[in-house]
Amino acid sequence: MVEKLASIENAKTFLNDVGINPSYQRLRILDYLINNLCHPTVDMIYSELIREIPTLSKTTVYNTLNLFQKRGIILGLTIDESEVRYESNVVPHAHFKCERCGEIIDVHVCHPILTKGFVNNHKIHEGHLYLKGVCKDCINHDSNGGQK
Amino acid sequence: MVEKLASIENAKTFLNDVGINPSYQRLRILDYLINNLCHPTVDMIYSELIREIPTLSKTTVYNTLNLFQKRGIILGLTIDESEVRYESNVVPHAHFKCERCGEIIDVHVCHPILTKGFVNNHKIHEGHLYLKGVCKDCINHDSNGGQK
DNA sequence: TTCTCTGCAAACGCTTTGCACGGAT
DNA sequence: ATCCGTGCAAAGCGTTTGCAGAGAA
Repeated sequence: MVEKLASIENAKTFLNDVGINPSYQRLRILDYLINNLCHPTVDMIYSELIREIPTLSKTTVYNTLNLFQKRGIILGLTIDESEVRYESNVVPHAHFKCERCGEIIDVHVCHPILTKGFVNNHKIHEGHLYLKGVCKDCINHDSNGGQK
Repeated sequence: MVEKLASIENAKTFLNDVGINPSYQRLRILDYLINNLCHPTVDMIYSELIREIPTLSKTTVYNTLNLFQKRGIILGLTIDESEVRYESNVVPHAHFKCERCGEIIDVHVCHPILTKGFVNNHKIHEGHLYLKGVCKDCINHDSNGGQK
């Protein structure tokens, strides 16, 4: 409980710093993103928060995520064309999606191209490295004959 | 004209090789992709081809692109969440999208991570490196005060 | 009061699905 | 006759828009 309140306070400071009015819904959505690094979809965020905020509208989730993204405090990932996923970690890193279990995992690769600079005289503002394959857990399950 | 026929023949051989029945529509769509390396959207392909194939349906374009993609002879790019772009060049390379003019440009970066292998014990099947920024042409226009 | 945020309902646009027709074997 | 591809129309679905009410300053 104490941790939760502290977490919300943390989100509040965060929003104040970037000049976004820290409404209750915005705070809760940002807080959710900070504490759930699983790269949730709009639907995941909405489904979780509606349990504690019964009046929450999906429109608000959309509006809020778009606002956060525009201000650069969260990132939208399109590693899969059928869904956008969000994360509050804006430090450049790569993403891996397991084709078996669907999980998206952060991968820290050091490559200068992911940061700002020039490539072939084009100015780079942002870079996304998306990897797809089979995660180590799914590989292990396979080698155990599908056992846990 | 001679070149065009040769190009279609080329596409035909291509489809036969991967075991796809080379119908007229499929041939024309593949041929379009091979000869237009601008990473077109579904709509671009449809709008261009409808001029020469008046009965063409957008459903057929969707079906065909999905079929090609499933068979691995084309790639779908989601560098921009609002549209899928297609290309027939399946050799691993990066993509740069200019936020100013919208153009998508191939970038050849040599990085082992873009090819198959292992990262943090996760098996990689495919990788996409998407870069966004301002292309060199748009930078030049800027420094000319917007002149051509 | 004034301004902003929220949330419902409707609109929107892209993509897929269902199905019947037609051409090829 | 059978199979497969095409294309129309409709459905589906995620997202955005319009707008009125609520809440904060």
